[in-house]
Amino acid sequence: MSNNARFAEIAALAGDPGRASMLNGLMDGRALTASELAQLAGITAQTASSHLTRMTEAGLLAVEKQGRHRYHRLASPAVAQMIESIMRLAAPEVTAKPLRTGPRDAALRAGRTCYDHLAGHLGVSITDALIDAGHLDLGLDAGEVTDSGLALFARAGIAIEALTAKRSRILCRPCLDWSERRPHLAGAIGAALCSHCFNNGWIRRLEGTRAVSVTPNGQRHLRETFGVSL
Amino acid sequence: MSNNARFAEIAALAGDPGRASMLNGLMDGRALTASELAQLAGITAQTASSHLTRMTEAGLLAVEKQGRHRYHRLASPAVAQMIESIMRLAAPEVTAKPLRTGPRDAALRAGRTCYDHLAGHLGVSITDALIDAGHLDLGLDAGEVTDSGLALFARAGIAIEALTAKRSRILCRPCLDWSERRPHLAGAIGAALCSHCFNNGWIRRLEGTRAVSVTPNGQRHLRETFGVSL
DNA sequence: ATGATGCTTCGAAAACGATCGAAGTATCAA
DNA sequence: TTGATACTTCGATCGTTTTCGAAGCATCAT
Repeated sequence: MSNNARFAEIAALAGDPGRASMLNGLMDGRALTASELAQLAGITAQTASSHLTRMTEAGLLAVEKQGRHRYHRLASPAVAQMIESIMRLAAPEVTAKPLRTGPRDAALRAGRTCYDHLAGHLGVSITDALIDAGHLDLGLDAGEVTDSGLALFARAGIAIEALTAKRSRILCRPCLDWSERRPHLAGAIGAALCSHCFNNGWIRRLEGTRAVSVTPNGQRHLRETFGVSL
Repeated sequence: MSNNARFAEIAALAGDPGRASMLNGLMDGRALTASELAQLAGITAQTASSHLTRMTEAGLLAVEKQGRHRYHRLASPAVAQMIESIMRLAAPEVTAKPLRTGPRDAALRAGRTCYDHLAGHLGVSITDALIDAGHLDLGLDAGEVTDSGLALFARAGIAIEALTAKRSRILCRPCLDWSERRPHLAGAIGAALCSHCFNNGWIRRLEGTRAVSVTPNGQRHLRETFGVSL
C-alpha cells in the first residue's frame, strides 16, 4: 500500500464520529472494555466491535484480553499525539465563552487525567500557579521550566535530571484543555507531576471514570509546595 | 456543533485519498493552484474544487486569489503538525528497507523542503553531521542543541537567541523523512537553517517543484561550516 | 449443566460521499 | 470582441461505509 493510502486510512479511521468518541475516551491513557467504549460512543456493541477491530488492525489501538473482557487502549503515545493535534484544530476559538455541558460531568471538569498528565480545573490551576510564580513558561507549541522551577521540582522530589537525560520525549509542552479551553502542562514534566500526585496520595481516581479528586492532604501539599489555590 | 463532531469532521477531511494527496503536497509550505493540486491528486478540476472548498471552510487551508489563479496553502503550522503526526503513524517501520520509487523523483529525494525546513538526503545529511559532531541531540519527540551547537550556529550567523526568546514555537525536534525513513531536523532551528541556506544562495528551489538543489557555493559552505558531506 | 454476560461474525438495509460530465462565471490576452 | 484558461456550480451516478438485528462463540457464576 502506498504511503498516501495509509495516511488516508489512518485519518479516515479517526474521521468517524463513533470512532472519534472512542479515541477521545481513551485519551486519558487507561484501557477500556469494548462495552464501555460502545456506551461512550452511543452505538451498539456490534458496531463498536467492528470499529475496534479495524482500529486495532491499523495499529491505532492495542488490546489485552482478560477473561471475557477485552481492554482497549491507545497503541502508543504517537497515537495520542495525533489525536491531540486533531483536537487542537477542532477546538473552537479559545476566546469562546466556556459552555457548560451540564452538572453531570462536574467531577470531570474539576479534575481528570489527559493521557498521562492532569487536566480540567485541577490541571489548569496547577499550570497557572507555576506560570504565575515564574517557574514555567508556556508558548503555543513548546515550553520551558525556569531555574526556579527546576529548583522547585527538585525540592518536591521530582527528578527532572532523569527526564532531561533521555531526551526521547519532549520535556515540557502545553496541551489544550477541553473543559477550560486553556492550556495545561503536558510532556514528560506533566506526566511526572501527575504520577507524583498519585504516588503521594494527593489525588485519587474516581472509580470507573477518568476523573480525579484531590485529597485533603493533596490540597495542602499543592498549596504549600506549588502555590495552587483550588 | 459538538467538539466530537468537529474532531471527526477534521479527521475525515484528511481521510480521503484525494484530499490526503493535496495536503501532503502542501506540506512544503508553498501555495499551489487548484489545477496543480488536482493533477497532484490525480482527480479532475471539479472534484478538486469541491475538496478545496470544504477544506478551506473547515479552516485547514487558506486561499489567496491572484488573477484567475487561486493559491491554496495550509492555514497554519498547526495543520502541518497534524498532517505530520498522521504521517508518523502511517509511516511503515523505519527499519523497512528503503524502497526506491523510481528515478522520476530523484531530485525530490536528493533535497526538498518539508513545510519550512529541509528534508530528503540533504536534510538528513545535515542532521546527521550535526549529531555526529555533537552539536545536536535528537530523541523521538524532542531534541536539544548542545553548547557547541549553539556556538556553531552563532558563528554561522543564525541568531538562536531570537528563537529561544519567544518560546511560542518548539526550538528543535525531529521530523520523519519520507524518502530516507530517518529523522531530520525540524522546529524553529530547522526553519532558521533552511531560510539561512536560501538567503545565502546555498540552495535553490527547482522551478515549480518542492525540490531544492545545492549550489557549488552552498556545497562548500555546508562542508566547511557544518561538516556535511553530500 | 444452565443461564448470564461480553464480545464477535454475518447479512441486509440505509445513508453518505466521491466522482465527473455539462454548463456557468471570472480573468486574461489578443 | 473573441477565444482561451482557471475555476466553480449543478446534477446524476455509483461505490463505500455505517449501522444494527440475529445468531454464534467464549467465559463466568451457580
